[in-house]
Amino acid sequence: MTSQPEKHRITHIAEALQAHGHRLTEPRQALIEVLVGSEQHLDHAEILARAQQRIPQLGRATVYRTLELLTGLGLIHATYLGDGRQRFCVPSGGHHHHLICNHCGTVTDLDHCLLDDGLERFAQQHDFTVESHLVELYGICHDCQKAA
Amino acid sequence: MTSQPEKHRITHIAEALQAHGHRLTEPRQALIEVLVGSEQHLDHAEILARAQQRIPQLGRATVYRTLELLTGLGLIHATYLGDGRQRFCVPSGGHHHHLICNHCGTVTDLDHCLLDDGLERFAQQHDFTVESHLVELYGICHDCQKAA
DNA sequence: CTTGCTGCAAAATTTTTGCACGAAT
DNA sequence: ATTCGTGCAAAAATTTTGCAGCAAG
Repeated sequence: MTSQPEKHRITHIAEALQAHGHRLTEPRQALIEVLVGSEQHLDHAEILARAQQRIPQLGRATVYRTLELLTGLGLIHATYLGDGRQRFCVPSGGHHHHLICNHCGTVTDLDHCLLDDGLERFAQQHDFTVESHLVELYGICHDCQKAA
Repeated sequence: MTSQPEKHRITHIAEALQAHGHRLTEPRQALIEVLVGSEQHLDHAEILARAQQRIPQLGRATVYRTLELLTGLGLIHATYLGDGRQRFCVPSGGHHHHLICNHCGTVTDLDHCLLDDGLERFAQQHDFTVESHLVELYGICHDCQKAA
């Protein structure tokens, strides 16, 4: 029941936005807050709905435009959790890795990165600078294995 | 100038389809052939267009339905190459890993899996059976680094 | 002030659905 | 024979666009 740590990250993303020459507006603030404040991975519609709780007249188009902007700057990441729907999250802590159950659809977040070590070495071999990465593991979760 | 190896894989996917109790129809055959026969990662529209070269009257809906079916069975995989568009590929050889340049958009396929070793061990710790996985590395490619 | 950003509403695009016919098993 | 799968066309849902007014820097 606090918004202390969120405030901090809001500032972080917001500042990065401005650092790139973009304006920090009310709608953008709201959208960033929604993203930071959620433990879930939200899609366009969910993000819009939540942001409209603060700014009722906020338009769909703004959500699309802002999400594209933030994604392009690498300030947020898109993820794909098996339902073909694009979702977004703040890459805070660096864990945008998921275990996705093909059976029940449950998504478990991983706080440990499976690649970290091999990544840099690998990228250098390929002369490729990795700015971000996406790892999704699809399979059968603990509970569904028992159930079957 | 050969279709020998492709024929083999077509059979593989087709058989798996039937093994799951689904019918092997003309449209499905065509779609599988398109997927297997392409080195690219195609989206719905591209797959439709190519399949229609063989079956002109093939409908959009069938493409959506078949792609969903094959994906659900794990016979093909969805990938996300940075443009927010869902694409599909046959997981033959097991390399559905990509280097995606954030600057020019070029996609480079990796034939070596970055996870392989750690994967099984890791999954066991989490009591999760990995059926497939997706790894995408976003960054700046060789050429764009020079250009910049 | 000057631009960039926004909301609105329309347009374009994409995806889903219902249904009668045809085909695979 | 029986279902399952298909094409068609309409409907629904999603995403994009144009533009006048507002606001951030």
